[in-house]
Amino acid sequence: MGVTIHDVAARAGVSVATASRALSGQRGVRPENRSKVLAAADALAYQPNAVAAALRSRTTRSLGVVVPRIANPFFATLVEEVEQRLHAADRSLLLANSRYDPELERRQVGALLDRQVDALLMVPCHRVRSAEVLAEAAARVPVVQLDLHVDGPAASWVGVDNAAGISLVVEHLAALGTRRTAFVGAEPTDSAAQARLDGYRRAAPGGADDVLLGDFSKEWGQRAGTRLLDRAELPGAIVCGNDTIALGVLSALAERGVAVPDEVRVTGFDDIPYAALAQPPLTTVRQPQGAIAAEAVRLLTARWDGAEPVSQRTAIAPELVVRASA
Amino acid sequence: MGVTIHDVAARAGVSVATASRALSGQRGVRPENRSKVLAAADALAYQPNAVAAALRSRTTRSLGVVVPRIANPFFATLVEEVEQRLHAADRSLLLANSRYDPELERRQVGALLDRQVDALLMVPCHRVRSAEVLAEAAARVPVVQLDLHVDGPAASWVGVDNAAGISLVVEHLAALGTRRTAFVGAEPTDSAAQARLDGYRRAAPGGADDVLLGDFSKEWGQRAGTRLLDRAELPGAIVCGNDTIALGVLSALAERGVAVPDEVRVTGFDDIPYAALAQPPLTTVRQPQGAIAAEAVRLLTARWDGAEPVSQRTAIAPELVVRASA
DNA sequence: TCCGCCGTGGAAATCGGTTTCCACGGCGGG
DNA sequence: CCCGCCGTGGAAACCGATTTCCACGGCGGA
Repeated sequence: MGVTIHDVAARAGVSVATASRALSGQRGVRPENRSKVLAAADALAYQPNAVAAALRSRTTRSLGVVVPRIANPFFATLVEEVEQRLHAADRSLLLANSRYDPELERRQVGALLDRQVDALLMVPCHRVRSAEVLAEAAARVPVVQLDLHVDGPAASWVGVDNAAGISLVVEHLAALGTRRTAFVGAEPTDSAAQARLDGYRRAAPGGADDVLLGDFSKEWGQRAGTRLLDRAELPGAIVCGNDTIALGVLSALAERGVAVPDEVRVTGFDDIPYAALAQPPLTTVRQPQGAIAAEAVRLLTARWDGAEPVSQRTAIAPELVVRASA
Repeated sequence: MGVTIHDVAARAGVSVATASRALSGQRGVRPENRSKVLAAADALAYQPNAVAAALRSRTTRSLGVVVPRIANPFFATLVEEVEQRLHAADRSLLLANSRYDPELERRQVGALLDRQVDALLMVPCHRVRSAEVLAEAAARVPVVQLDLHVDGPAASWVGVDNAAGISLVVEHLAALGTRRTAFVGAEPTDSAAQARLDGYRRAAPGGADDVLLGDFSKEWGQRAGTRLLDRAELPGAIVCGNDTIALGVLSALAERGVAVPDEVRVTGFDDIPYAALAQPPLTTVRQPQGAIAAEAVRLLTARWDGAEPVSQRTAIAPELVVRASA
């Protein structure tokens, strides 16, 4: 609480400059003095004040992460993977939630920048309306977009190839002999919704007419599922924009006693932990969150180590996970 | 980037002291000067450096949160609720993950304290082994335990009355005419596992013999479910230690074609979002995460506002959510 | 032998705010 | 009329590190 580097230096019989150099492992300190400083720090139970270090060195060794919704297991897993790698690099993580509100997102980013984060990892919640704040932030610190990205080349991005993922699903369904498919997705206000919709329209065999758009929630999945059941003819498969929608669709189908996959096949996207527990277990597309987090952290680390700020987009190939639902 | 409070003061024609007072809304500044300062700050797009403010005022306006597993939707929701309330109070959240490892937890707490967090919100991952680091932290900053707590009165705690929750379940099952019940829980290394087990043993009508203990994972739920199926006689109901276990049990039952709730009833605990989507929808005990987060933040806010550090335990009453599985 | 370089370490400036301390002027009360 | 208090605002100390700048001594080369 009260023990500063001055106390350590005094006890070791050296100047604060030498103590600082010894504690931060810099060269230019005789081994004898170095060990005296370390011994003194140990004896006094010295705990460095990271705030003071941050002020002078203009580096907080902390990083801001902004996600639309922490409680979404997909983002939570992503945050966990990022946190693990940051902790290993002795950096801290400031977490903020945008609740899919660009205005709140702007305030959150502002608060993080005031706190002098060394970099920003951001899942921009809106394809268009997040662009401005993202560009402002990128002018001040390194920024990497995760999972979603804004239109235009504002900052680097690391995510999954959404269109390719949907293609995997559509091809798998075709190989099973599925005739007509429907797509239940989200309005393309974010880039993933857009890419998955585009991917479906390109890959589906002329079936681009049977498309229902809402949001990425289980409630929407339930409503959309009910709506499809009320039609004259059930499609052979329902391709969902993510797992949460798919779980909603499944629960609507179960309520009406429709057998999956016998009467209709259902697929998801993301492979959240609960996809495997659904009845029947959900066929879906796995997003390699570990790889995404690793690449994002790698990009930032490179920037800190002096690499020039190139803006690049890295799309990681997703993987089809075949389970009982299709 | 480069504009400091000195620039603002110079442009407004006042001293930095006056500028500081005006910007932080203190009294003792003539309205005329106050508006001159605010205008200057606006014109220069002044962005205060929170690190500098933190150093002098010995207050970072940030708070550390340590949870065992961010990706667990229960903790993720808790973190989200806390974050929302902190953001409203213009405070930031430093997030750390202990991965149920007391040693990692210790390092995480140390890193947060070095960063001078104003308080710590912690879900101690071990009933016994988390006690020491918790006490050390509590000696430096206000600490509130969330959801779980260590043995002994190290720090305040806010959570749910686990034993009462299990009682609700057992009574509900009894009212349905369930004869024999089994309990699938977790080894009591954390306080919730302990309290739920104790609660079950007290509430169950002599059926304390049919108890299987593992961990709070879906894999354990699946294994335990299979094990129960291999017995001579199926119990009338399976009371699970949390929803994740219950979902695992449900998937094991579904695989063997056992009808829920007709052949066996199943209950969970927590009411995670996926409990309602299970087939059949899961009867469970809802933990009011919003209320827990609100109370924890309220406790800390009171401490910051000068209340004396009383150590108290607040158990919030949980609510039974009856769905189709029981 | 003398000069310059290098390794080491100390004094002090610095980061950018907040807070303390004090001076000044106006006003009310004795 | 004089004294003291209060509201206001400036100068400077301060928070606790890092980093710059410089001094000193030893050593190798000319």
